[in-house]
Amino acid sequence: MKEILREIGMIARALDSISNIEFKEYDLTRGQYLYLVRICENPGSIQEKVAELIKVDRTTAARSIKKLEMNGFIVKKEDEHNKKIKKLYPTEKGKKIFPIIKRENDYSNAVALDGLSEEEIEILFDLLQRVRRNIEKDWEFVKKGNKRSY
Amino acid sequence: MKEILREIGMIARALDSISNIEFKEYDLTRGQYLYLVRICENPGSIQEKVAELIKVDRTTAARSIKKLEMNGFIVKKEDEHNKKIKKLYPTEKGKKIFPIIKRENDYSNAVALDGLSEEEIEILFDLLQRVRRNIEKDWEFVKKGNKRSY
DNA sequence: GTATTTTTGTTGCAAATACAACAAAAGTAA
DNA sequence: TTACTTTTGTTGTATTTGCAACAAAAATAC
Repeated sequence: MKEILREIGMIARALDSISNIEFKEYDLTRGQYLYLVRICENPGSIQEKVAELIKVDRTTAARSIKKLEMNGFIVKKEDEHNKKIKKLYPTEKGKKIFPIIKRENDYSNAVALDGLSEEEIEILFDLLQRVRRNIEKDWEFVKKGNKRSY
Repeated sequence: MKEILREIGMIARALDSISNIEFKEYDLTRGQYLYLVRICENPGSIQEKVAELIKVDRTTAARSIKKLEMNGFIVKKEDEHNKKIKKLYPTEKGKKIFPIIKRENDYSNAVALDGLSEEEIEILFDLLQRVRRNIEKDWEFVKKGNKRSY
């Protein structure tokens, strides 16, 4: 059994750790860059969807997003037709940080992919997307309280 | 720019979330399965090395391992020649849980790799190992307080 | 040898994380 | 319409996480 998931875990933790350290100087605390990027890329999303995009617990997302709002990186806007939801938008301050986050992420991407050919990168991306789609089904299933049988 | 790292982050969070939910019934709290697996596979390791294997902060590892010890899953043993280090070994209780963790991880692996051919799995594993080796250098660099320039 | 640096481990603290439980709006069924 | 279910959001609470700072042993430099 090839320990694919273990490699993925190591990579993800290492990267997240690096990003969190590097973004501290921009007053983004742990994890916040994840949410801010998604909100900048998908303005008008609701937090429930952002949590699904990132694969993080709803309540964790709620609190991170609340903090982003308190610190002026994003705003929550009421919806005309739906009183329940709050749409999320980056503020000017948020938009200004966005390219800094992108730059860091791009750099980490480049470091991670060092020594891989263009073709290998394509293949890796394709395979990872397929893995992600496979696993997100189970994630949603288990998160909803269902039990996997194996 | 292919968002490789984003896919990896999503997969890792989803998998970790699933595992944490599934291991609760065995009295393993969040993250503990990671440490227990490594200690079972590398008996006699010290916690500093376990942290490096997992790519997690030293102090986080210290506390998780302390808890594993308190709950009787592992023991810390003094070294003959080195008074500073404490070698880690699974107890009978720890050894008993190990195959349960492996079974879950193998199942998640299988779910994740559904639809991929044997050859694709080989390729993915190879590429991920290369990515991991690339990124762990930066992780260690940044963790030691150094600043990446980009 | 002594002095300095690195390794390994710990604890204090602040913050993030996530489960449980709740509430209210929206959607669906009857 | 009313009843039930799902969606979306919040808060209470317990736990994990990780940075800072410290201590002591070991390794290295001199």
